[in-house]
Amino acid sequence: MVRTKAEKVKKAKPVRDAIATQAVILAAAEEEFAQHGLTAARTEAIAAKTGVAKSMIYYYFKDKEGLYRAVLERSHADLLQTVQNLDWEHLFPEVALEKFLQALLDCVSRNPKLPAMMFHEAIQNHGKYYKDSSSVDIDRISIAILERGVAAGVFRPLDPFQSAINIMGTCLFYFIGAGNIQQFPQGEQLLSPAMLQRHAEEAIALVLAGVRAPSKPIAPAEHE
Amino acid sequence: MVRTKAEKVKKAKPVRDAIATQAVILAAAEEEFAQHGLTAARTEAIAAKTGVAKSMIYYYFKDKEGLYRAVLERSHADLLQTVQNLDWEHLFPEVALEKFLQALLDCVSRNPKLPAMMFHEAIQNHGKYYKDSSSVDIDRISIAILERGVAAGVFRPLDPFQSAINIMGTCLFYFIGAGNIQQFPQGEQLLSPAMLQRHAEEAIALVLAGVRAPSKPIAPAEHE
DNA sequence: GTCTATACGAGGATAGAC
DNA sequence: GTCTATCCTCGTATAGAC
Repeated sequence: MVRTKAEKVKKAKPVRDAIATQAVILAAAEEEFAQHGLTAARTEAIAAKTGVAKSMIYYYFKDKEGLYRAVLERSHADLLQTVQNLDWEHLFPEVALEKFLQALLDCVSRNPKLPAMMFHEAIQNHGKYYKDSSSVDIDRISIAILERGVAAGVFRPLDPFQSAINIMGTCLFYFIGAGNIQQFPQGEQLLSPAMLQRHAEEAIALVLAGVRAPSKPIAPAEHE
Repeated sequence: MVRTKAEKVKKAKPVRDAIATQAVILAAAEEEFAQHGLTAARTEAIAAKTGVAKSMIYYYFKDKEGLYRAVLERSHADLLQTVQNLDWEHLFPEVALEKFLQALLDCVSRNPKLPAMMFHEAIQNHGKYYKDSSSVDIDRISIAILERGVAAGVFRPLDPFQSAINIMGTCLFYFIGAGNIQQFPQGEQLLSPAMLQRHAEEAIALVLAGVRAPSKPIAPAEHE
């Protein structure tokens, strides 16, 4: 029994074509890099998780650094796009901030490895690769929202730059610290949907309360 | 010209005795581990910073892991002691929280590498070594303060566990993210005394405002 | 206690068959 | 495109002189 190429059109077992292979590598790499960072990540470990040969990494991504860049870019893409779709400029500062935080926390809950990766990048490489990833925009947006709110008097007179950083911390630290925190009796399921939901609520509440201007005594007109 | 041992009592050039050597190694190791974490840290790099031979590390600390344990313990000691000296139990929750945050931020400003090390530990090793370092107490204290404040009604009804984590994030993320943030034009001197001072103020203000119960309408007695 | 020299294993990267 | 086998650098750890 003979089969020509024409008969089957495609070969019988390309369960993994080019793009599929790249995808599994990227996924596994994301995990490895998030946990260990560029330097400590092991290409062997990545290959082991995927099931494909180690050499595929070099075939598709040139070397470990190339793979790292690819992972970094892909991870930030979702976050970046989500945040950019906010059109925060047309919202009241309070609403803008809340929507921003919600978007941020949604993204990160969807990909809890992201903060850890950013963290490794920051500390190990001093943001050498991060810079390219244009995720800098995210920080700029949060600063801008805060500036507006302060100018409008709905936020208390805070330092927007400092506060933007601290707010990020309020939201993201949870994901970074999860490893440590899980040593606690309570912290078993820190990344379960329920806990993630709860964390989002708590973080948003803390931040909104933290930036809001104290109920203004000189307010000319008050509603509610 | 001959000199006996007795004449000089001690040898002429023991610029580095045992303890001094250990100290410089520990200092250099702290830096290296903070930046790279256990796995990615290079014993060679540590030795290079100290000026002593690489083999001294193994002489005094058995191996890289031994050195890591020693560094971790030493780094946490200051923080742990400072926080334990708070006797927060005799303070009003608001005051206790403020003092706690001030102590935390003082410690960390004194040793900005600490947060990075904690987080490498959290992510790379899932808190395997962190557990021993009894720094867990710190988290417990912050939770306890929050619980009291909520019970007393001076804090809004927040989740103490979640909030404790998020508050830590508010304070510590700054140090972790410094590497990334320094890519910014503004963020040149993020760890200068002035900026550290500013960060402490901003973080404390954000947290205190974030947890405080909204001005109670049913307050029986109001002063100020 | 401190150094230099070196053994040895781990891991990044490549060659070449299929 | 994918695999196996291999090279070779780098880094941990030790041996042994001083």
